[in-house]
Amino acid sequence: MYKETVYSAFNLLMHYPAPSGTGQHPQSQPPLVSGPSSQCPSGACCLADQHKASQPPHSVPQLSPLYEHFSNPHPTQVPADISQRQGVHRPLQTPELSGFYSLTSGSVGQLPHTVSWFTHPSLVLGSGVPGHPAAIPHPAIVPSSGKQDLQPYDRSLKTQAEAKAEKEVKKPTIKKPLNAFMLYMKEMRAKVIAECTLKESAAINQILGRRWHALSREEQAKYYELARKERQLHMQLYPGWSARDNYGKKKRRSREKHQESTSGGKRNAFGTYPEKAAAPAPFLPMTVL
DNA sequence: CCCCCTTTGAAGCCG
DNA sequence: CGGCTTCAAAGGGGG
Repeated sequence: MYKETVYSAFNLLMHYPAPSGTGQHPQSQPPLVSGPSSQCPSGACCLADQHKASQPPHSVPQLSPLYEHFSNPHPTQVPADISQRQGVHRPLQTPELSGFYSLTSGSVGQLPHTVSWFTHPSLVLGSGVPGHPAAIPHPAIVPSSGKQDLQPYDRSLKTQAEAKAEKEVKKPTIKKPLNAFMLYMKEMRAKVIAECTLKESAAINQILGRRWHALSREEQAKYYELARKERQLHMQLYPGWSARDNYGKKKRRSREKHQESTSGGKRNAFGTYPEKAAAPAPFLPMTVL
């Protein structure tokens, strides 16, 4: 079943231009299967994709429901004590962030996002903080009991390790800020699902990957800019946080598999553009700004 | 229950 | 410094 959907997704992908330059993962592509897709018999996805590709990619108009869910309509509605609740510093109102906060209804280029520390999609506070029953969940913090973390402990077999586990559970995990592509995925996922009637994320992500490559530099630049602000916001929210905090918490993938899908010099330095997206007005790293 | 899959990009790790 | 690895999201599939 999974393969079938991937295959059908692949059929859709065949209507898309291959990513320019690196980033191709030949072995990750399922074998070409001919015939109509059971998931998208009408070829709506393909048509939609072609339509999209033939048009100036523009107006990423809609937030995904999920993103919208996190969106804060007005920055001033952010509770002043949220940082206290979470033991973090309130973000500074730097000129950069001031501009950022002003993006509530508009735009980093038409993008309706508000990626604020309140709305930050990677900030998910699992439950209210004691003493703040009405605490608004903060989207970057999750209880470390997520699937990537520890097993729920068993009271009947409470060992030292489990006690430790319990401790860990109570300690929220601050997630990585989303990169440009992740932001793009979040926004476009629902649209692709609607068009293609696919639901499996692996297949959807393949389509989104192709669409990403089909975007114009300007279009991608919006997301790079958003991502840059996300990172900056994250840095200000969690000054001491490092990605290493979450390093090694997930089970490792098989090395072979991973190398198949990640090899190939497509790395991108902080604040720079990879490949095709390398050109638009440079968004200098915040350390430079 | 929880990992796998799949994508790109950022960042950590290691030789 | 360069190459490799991990983790961000998502949700169906499968062990």
